[in-house]
Amino acid sequence: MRLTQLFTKTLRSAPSDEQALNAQLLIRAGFIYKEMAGVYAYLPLGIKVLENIKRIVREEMNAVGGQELIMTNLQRPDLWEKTDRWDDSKVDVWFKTKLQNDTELGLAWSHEEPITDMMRSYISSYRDLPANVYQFQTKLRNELRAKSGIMRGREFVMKDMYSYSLDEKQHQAFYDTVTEAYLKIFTRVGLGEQTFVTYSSGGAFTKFSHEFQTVTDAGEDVIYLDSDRKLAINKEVYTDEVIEHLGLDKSKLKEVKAAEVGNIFSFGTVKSEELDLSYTDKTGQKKFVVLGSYGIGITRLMGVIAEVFADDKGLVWPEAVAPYKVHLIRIGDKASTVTEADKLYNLLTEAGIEVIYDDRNLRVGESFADADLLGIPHRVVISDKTVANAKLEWKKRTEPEAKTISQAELLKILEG
RNA sequence: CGGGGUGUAGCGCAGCUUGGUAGCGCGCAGCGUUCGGGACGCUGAGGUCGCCGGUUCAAAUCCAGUCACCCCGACCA
Repeated sequence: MRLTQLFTKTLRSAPSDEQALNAQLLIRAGFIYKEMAGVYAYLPLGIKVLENIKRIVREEMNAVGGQELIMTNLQRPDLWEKTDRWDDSKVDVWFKTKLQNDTELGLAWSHEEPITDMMRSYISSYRDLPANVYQFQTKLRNELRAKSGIMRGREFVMKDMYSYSLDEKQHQAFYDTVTEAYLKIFTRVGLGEQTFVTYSSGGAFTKFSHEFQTVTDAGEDVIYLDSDRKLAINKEVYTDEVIEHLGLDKSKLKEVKAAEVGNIFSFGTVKSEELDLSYTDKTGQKKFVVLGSYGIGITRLMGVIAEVFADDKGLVWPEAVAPYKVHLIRIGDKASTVTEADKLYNLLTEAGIEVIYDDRNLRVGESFADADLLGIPHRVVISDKTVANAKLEWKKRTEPEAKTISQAELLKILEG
């Protein structure tokens, strides 16, 4: 992508109505646009990050046997009445609307009920289990107060997976597999070092649920972390009893702020009983399906990555999620320089390397500042100088100094 | 939902106390000089001062209401 073609622009200062670092930087760099409090549009650069995150999540979900689908955002009240979650006093984040004939509808804040109800059409025998389904879906939640930029909006994208198992044993095995898959995902997006499995409240169904918490001051949660065991306890359930139950040493637990990037739940058979999702086992007996639910906030994850890695100059994307791999800057507009820069842009692009090409012919300071702000992993400069000695200049976003190297060396670095 | 704060040009802000018909920086358009870390000069375009009502000869400025936004708290199976 040539910057002369990209319709978004960078802003020198952040809009005054944003305090959250992730939103400030993402807006300044042109990744997102704020429509209203807690509601953001995702622009070309932002979509590329989201798609990269989704690709990784999708690969790992598929790897554990997840099957992708897309539910609808319009929901029937009767399903939620069955589980007593339609009433605003029970779930206070509902957006509700009506059809023209006055039929009430809910706008999806979650999909457990509809998806589980749908599965009744496909699950009737033990032969149909297990079944694990997931989607990337927009959730709408009427939060009392939106905050923290894209880390907590009223509209956000979530990957939610639901597992339907024969029994507790099959469920637990899958649950453990997903735990591992989640850790892999967070490692792949670059957050492996600061993301921890965290024991949290389990709701009405089980003693605990498991959260995946990324340590960052931008987070809204407080967790007690044992770095050696890579385990943490959410403040919600932080008691001596729980510490003992988990075999942790209270003196080694450190209180830190963290952002919840994933959450997995066991529902047992409670929900399948409420919604009547059952199957016939080998002996002809009716059994209820064992449920699990597994979420990752995709847009929140993008915000957390932005927060965790940003420096005073701007965003710093890990390579796996960066919108582009290379930020090519052309300095000077001599014909030979333009030719060389264009050639490199085409060469890299044709090699399947994603390049954003600053062909705007600005003063260097501005181009460099924008490159720092956008946070693309590799910065490459072609200038009159580099062309004269048949080299180019390469710098990683995370390193302070540029190096003069040959094109062959650059290709090796980018492909290696 | 409780508390605090803010709405003036695309963005960041001043002006408001003490009413007199809107200004600065950046950005944008044109010309020229510059050109390896956000250059400079000249010219120009751009504003329902959030909205509604009131007071007044006169309201960005005072009063009342309302909407939006931000922060803290509560909330977040």
